[in-house]
Amino acid sequence: MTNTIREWEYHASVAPMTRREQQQQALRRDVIDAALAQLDEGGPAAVNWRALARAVAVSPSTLYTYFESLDALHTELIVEIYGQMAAEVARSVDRQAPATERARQAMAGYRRFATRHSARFTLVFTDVLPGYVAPAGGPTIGAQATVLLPMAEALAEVTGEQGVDIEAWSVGNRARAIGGWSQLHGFVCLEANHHLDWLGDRDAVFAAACDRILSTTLF
Amino acid sequence: MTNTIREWEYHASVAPMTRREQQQQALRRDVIDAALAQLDEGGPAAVNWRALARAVAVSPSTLYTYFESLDALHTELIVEIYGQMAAEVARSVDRQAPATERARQAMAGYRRFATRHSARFTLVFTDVLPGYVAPAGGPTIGAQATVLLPMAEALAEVTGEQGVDIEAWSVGNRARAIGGWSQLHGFVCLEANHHLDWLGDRDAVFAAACDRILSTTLF
DNA sequence: TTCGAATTTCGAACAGTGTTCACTGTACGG
DNA sequence: CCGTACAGTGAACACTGTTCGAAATTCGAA
Repeated sequence: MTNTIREWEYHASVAPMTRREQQQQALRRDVIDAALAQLDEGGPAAVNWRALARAVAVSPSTLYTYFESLDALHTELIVEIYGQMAAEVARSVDRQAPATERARQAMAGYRRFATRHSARFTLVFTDVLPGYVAPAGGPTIGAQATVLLPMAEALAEVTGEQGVDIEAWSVGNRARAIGGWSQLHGFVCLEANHHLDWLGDRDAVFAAACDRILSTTLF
Repeated sequence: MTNTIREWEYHASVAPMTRREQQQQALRRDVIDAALAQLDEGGPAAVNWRALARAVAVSPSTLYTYFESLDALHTELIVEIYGQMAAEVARSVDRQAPATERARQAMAGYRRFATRHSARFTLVFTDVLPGYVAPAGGPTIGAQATVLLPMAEALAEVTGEQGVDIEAWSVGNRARAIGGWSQLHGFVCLEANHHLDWLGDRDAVFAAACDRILSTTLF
């Protein structure tokens, strides 16, 4: 860890990186990608230190140069996944559409991500790691808020609340927000964990649930 | 494994067990209790074969006489926990009360179990074990239905559906049932996984959610 | 370019895991 | 009472996360 300020850092504002740092960052990405692959394949408990080392062709002990521990890697994974999910949700909404329609699109995106990447969804939303607690004030909290942002915006537009920070809303509107989110989350959880496999017309039931959510929390 | 039919089995219908079988069953219970303790302490991934063996003062290999594998034990755990949860829900409802009140009590029981035993709740409702899938037609399916029984009864009473098998209901009533369940489940999931810790008035928000559930699915 | 220091990498080791297997000792049934 | 069936065992195997000392490599300054 060097504290010397390299001269070109004053001019190049975008990429203050030596060759080594670039390679390091590339390897970090490779590790995270491999971890996502392990996650998709075998579930949260299958994310495996030694297998990750093999995947990036490096000794297990070397990996400790890049990540402090398996738990630290888990935290980074959670942030990464929240980002992916937020992107999926944001990509699903048409910013030109009216609030109701945007909310519906956002919910569809939420569901799509959960069903397509159920292991990732499970990792970020349920406590599966023994003794793991999200670091208070850590990065995972804000990352989660990003997922809900489009829905919060739609709701704020309808209710007239200023800003998008739910905690700052009125008690009634906050309860409405939580209510809508938990309705959506409940269906999606059950579906992602295969508790609704026996349902033939899941799409129709989800659409009905969305209608109910919209009519009970947006109006 | 002996196939000979013991004579007294014809007469004693309740306890066809030798001393040995009794001891075996007792040890099985001890193991399951120890597993529940491990689960409560360290989450689903912490249920540990060798520690279980230590807890019941037996060699790890001996445990294989009683359970086929760790996965088999997991399955038994899931059934056991569904039973506990169903008992908690059933115990919460006053059979004399009207349907609406019974539904409210059942939902409170559902929530109470989830918050008081979040690790058990997580184990049964989310896929945390790599590659584990509930054996189709296995015991876990029916066990889950038992948890929902009081709510299904209340809903059946209101809608006039015959019987309690949701799959046999009309499309509309089935969608209502799923909708109500997922609303309840969503709030409870978020709460059990500490995503609502920032909410000061969780009880009030839950009560409001219950009101909404009752008004949108029971009437 | 060369030298010294810092840092990255590695292999070996430790304690732990689930599971298998050949081997006991014991308790039961005929 | 004896033979057998079976519960119980410890050692072993292939894993896991993590630590540590030594070797190798890279980097910055002279």
